[in-house]
Amino acid sequence: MSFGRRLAALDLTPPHVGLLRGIGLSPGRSQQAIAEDFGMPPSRLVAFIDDLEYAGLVERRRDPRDRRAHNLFLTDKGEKMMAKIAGIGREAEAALLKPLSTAERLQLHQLLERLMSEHEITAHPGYRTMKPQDPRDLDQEGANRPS
Amino acid sequence: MSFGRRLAALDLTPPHVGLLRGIGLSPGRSQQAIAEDFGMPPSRLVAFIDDLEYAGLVERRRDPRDRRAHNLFLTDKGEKMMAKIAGIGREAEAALLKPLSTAERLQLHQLLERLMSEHEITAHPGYRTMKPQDPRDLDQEGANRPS
DNA sequence: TATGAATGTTTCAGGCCCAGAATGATTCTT
DNA sequence: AAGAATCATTCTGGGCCTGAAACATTCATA
Repeated sequence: MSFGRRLAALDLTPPHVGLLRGIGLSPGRSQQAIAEDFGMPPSRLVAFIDDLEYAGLVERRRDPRDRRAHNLFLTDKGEKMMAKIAGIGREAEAALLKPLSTAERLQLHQLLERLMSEHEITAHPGYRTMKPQDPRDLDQEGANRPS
Repeated sequence: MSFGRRLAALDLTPPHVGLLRGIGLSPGRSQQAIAEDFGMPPSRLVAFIDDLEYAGLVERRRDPRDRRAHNLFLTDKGEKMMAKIAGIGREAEAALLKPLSTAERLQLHQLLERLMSEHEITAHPGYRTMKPQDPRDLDQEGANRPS
């Protein structure tokens, strides 16, 4: 089963997962900062964070230094969800690459890496979690790739 | 420049182009048949065909045997547009694959072919022109949110 | 042939997603 | 202390989408 469908079974959309991951990778940032990272207007982020907070995955905390701002953190449940999603990503990737031998998988991976770096693409837009050129992004793609 | 951007410069979206191509490949079919091929409700097709007809690329002709039906054909302008789009596609592909050597391009192509055939995928959903056997390809969950 | 069911297309109503403007609370500047 | 700036949120309006009518035409059948 594809990554997308399995996310749907968890009542998550790709943008939700991207945000979840982004918050997990750099917790405590303001909504504005996260919105900027993801290239979406802050007003649009609100509804996503509402969803994630309602689902108990993310927590808004008032910044004690600037009480206008809300800093974002994963809850324990959110951390567990991320681990689960990473597993799902690995499974989906394995299913996708099943027809290829190990050597072929490596080949494919390297060819796509090359194209991505040459074209300065970091990840599928729907799953973008980081500002372009953040190196951490290139490592953990298993958890973060479209089916 | 990417394929999508160039299409936008022609006031076309990927679905429009997919339909244009589908009509060109099998002209004279009814809207219902085309809608079925593309996995969209007939009511949704109407607006797309309206656009293409208004742009002078496609023609509705009443079926003489069943005057309820509209059969779809490319106009001359539509044929020329398809040729132009094919050229754009080749250019975009060349730009994308520029970082790779000829041998590497062949490798990549073969690897992706293999994956597509193994998974019974025919084309990118946005550009789908033919009916997929398995609806799992679609992955268009629509609206779902964490609850 | 007449009449009601079925069919191809179109229009309509409602929902979701989205961007940008307006609002409210808080902080910064001077 | 007053006004400008800033962060989050709410509001407004538009685009896209689906499924339910509506309309014209054809089919089935008595």
